[in-house]
Amino acid sequence: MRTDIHNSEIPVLCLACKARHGGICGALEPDQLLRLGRQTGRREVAPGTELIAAGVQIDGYANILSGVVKLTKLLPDGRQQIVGLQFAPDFLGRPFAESSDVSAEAASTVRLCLFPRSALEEMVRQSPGLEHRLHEQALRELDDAREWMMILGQKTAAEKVASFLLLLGRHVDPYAAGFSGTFEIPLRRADIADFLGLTIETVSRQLSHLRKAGIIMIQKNRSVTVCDISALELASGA
Amino acid sequence: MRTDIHNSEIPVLCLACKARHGGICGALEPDQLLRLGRQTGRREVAPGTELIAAGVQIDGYANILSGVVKLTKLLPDGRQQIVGLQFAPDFLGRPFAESSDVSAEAASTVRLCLFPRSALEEMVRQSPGLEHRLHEQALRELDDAREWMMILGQKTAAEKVASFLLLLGRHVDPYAAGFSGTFEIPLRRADIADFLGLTIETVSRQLSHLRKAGIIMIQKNRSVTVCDISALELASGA
DNA sequence: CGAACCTTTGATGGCACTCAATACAGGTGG
DNA sequence: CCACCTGTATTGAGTGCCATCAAAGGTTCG
Repeated sequence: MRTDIHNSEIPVLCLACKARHGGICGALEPDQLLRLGRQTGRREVAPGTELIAAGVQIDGYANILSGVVKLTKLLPDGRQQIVGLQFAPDFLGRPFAESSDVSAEAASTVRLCLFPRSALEEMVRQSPGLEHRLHEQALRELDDAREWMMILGQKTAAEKVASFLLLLGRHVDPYAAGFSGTFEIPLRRADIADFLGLTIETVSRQLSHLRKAGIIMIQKNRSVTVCDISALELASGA
Repeated sequence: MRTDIHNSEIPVLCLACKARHGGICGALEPDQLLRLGRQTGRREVAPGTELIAAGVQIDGYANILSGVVKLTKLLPDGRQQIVGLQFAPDFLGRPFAESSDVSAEAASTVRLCLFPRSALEEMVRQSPGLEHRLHEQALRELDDAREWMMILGQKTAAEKVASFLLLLGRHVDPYAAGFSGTFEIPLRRADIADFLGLTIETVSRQLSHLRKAGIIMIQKNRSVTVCDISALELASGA
């Protein structure tokens, strides 16, 4: 448990930051945080804003303070696949490469803490703990990506949609007590379709099936309540 | 470029090791390598040997010296997805976790350099360069996994098989001059199917299509020659 | 209230899966 | 060396799931 006795040395903006403890900044000492703080900038962007373009020179990174970011890959003919979702306090960007091969786009309103590439590289050189945090996140993302490969490659449309809801539900409130079972889906149907390798019509149909079966309730297209979580798990095929 | 003046201090087995420079051991100083060398053991395993079991306590890691390892995930009803392929000199194992959520199996005859979990953890604490190498590999695997998510989610059977051949061809001889275009597929049809989210029949049909179109030639089921690489790229959809 | 966007629902068709049979390769023992 | 056998791959016929095409219903803005 950090005591933060020297709070006066920590940038004001960092004091209440979600990335401050859960994110990568938790690996930094107060004086490093202070120096990094001088180079950071906060920004709030609207849904749909492109945050990282695939194949373009990387000049900076960011921490996600709130909102949801989708990582996408695009085929020449326009087909799209969502290959990752990131939430606060995740680190956003591809370290140690000239460019990313995925694009990043704000799925909801997103607040970011931006910092230049050189700042990250300097911090990594000075603080092995920082690279360890980045490494841990990369390994978590790798675990997630492989879980999704299983879903994409083997599961039926019904199982995919059920798995997606479970995935989201878990992320919203990971094993917390008093979980109401209600949460907002931070994606449109088109995004869910791109995420699961389905069409929007199929996604809609499967959600309707789950609703008619009494397993979930849907309010205003975005808000979902899971009524029967064990039935949902059964439907997810895992 | 390493000069290796003090070769006498380096374990004999490491001198000609593929993982020695390309793999993680390249980040170690001679004295660290010497200490690690005392705790390592070499092993050669037959195709089909399980190297890592999902959900089981991790007690050691390994470097792949030769051969191909497939990483798999299994659904309760038996459906299987291959979520990664690893080649020499890759590091094998999931650092910083109690257990892996993927299984690893030798796809071909595989030679390994094994070392206990404690040895890796000690080395990581002592040598930040080692964690950096592990981090780089994790990021590469993440890039690969996301590329496969695109293939699994969006591509047709024909595109999947063409993409798979390109992937293998690139890995066998990455942009080397004098690439003959012939290589061995280190997987059975069943593995290719599990990798691409198809059935063995569909894989076989698509390979036959490519063969009849004059784009590839197949010898003895395992050896493939790419006759028209641009046609193959076209067929891969990317 | 109206317009743009998003979502749902229905009808139809195609791609890949399933089931089934045949062909082939590698290894073993007669 | 050949017969046999097991595991593996190919090819064919039929079915089903999901994509496509089309239209109507909701939601969220200005």
